[in-house]
Amino acid sequence: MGRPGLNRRDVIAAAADLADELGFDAVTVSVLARHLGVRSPTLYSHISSLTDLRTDVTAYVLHELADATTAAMADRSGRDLLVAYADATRDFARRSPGRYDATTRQRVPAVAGADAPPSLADAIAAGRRNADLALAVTRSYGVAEADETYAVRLMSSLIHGYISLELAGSFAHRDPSAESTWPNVLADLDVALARLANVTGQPKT
Amino acid sequence: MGRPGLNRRDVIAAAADLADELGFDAVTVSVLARHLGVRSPTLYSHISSLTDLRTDVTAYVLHELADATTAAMADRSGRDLLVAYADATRDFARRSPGRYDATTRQRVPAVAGADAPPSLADAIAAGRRNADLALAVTRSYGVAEADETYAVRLMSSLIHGYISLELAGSFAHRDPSAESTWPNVLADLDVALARLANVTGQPKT
DNA sequence: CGAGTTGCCTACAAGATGTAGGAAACCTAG
DNA sequence: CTAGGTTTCCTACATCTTGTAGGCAACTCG
Repeated sequence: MGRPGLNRRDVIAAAADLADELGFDAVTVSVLARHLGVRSPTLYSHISSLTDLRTDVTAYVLHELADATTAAMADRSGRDLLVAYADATRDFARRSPGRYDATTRQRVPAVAGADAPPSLADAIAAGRRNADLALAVTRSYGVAEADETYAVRLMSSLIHGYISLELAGSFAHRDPSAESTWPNVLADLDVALARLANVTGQPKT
Repeated sequence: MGRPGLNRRDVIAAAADLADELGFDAVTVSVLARHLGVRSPTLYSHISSLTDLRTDVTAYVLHELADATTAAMADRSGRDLLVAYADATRDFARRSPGRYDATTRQRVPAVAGADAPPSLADAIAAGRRNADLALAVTRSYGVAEADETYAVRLMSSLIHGYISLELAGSFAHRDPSAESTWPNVLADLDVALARLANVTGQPKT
């Protein structure tokens, strides 16, 4: 069935690796082609444009993140679940900063337009997977349905904000280390979620 | 003293406006030149490179943000100070999303290397101004010196995270609106800071 | 072994950053 | 009013980028 060689998935995976190595902005057709040992036009057999490539990477990486977080969250609940979720997210970001950047730097709307490329639809689906994982954490705390959205926003904002500033280097060059204040973040988040659950809902387990 | 025309400040201010209009990534030499009605090489009399231009914009915008926040914080303390600080930051980001992006997308180390361009030194100084404003909020709460760094990180992470996700559209298409959950964020942040102040320090006012 | 499919290539158009060198406009001195 | 110096802006160019067009070569399947 034709000549073997690169396929679409190889190209996207290589692009994700390139993002970690040189930064998400460095993911360009020409740089990626050089890394793969082919000429630039070759890649256009597998992707449709640079914009599309980046959206592909975002979708691919969002799925990787959801996989990692899902694995870490297995068989946990309450505070353990929160810590597993948050640690898995932060570990992913620190191990793969370029991949993590891809999850935030690429605009992913909640709903795709009619003429949206398949890569965007996939990114949206992958984004939903991650959102559902965050929801699972707040559900485990027993946050009432009316407060769920806020609880997810609070948790996501704090975790993403901390990771984002840590990766940007904002916490370097000042004691204590970013590593050692992270447990405090989790503790405060635990308190806030528990409070939210007690205000309007009934605590679970 | 020579022919009048654009100066460095004009160019940087126009670049900041362009970032708000088209996004920080769209701030390029050629696009900026077209907007200013000159040819691309002209701009190289005022800036030294695209990278430098972007660092210039970051420094310029960080100063604008510090100015806005400082004005909003005048004659306030405690919870009022927190709300003024957080609202001013979020208002700035919503009114000028491209400018806000510039403050985060451009890597600004805490200390400049020996061969750092002047634009980077200025960005570092401007970054320090903003950090000092955050510190003023936690001081007003009476957070003990040992917990100051954590308090600033908690506050900055949550505020930046919320703004960042809101601007990315992560809070759209789901009720309640990003606008209406913001006060809850401020309330939870107030609780967390007050708790921090009571644990090891003495409350102020 | 033949045919179809597929991947990669060269060649090219359009536009980006950045450099070199020169022309035009302005301010200040005389 | 004129001459000199300064500064801005320009054209021309080298190099690299994205993206398109068309063709060649390699592999699979019948």
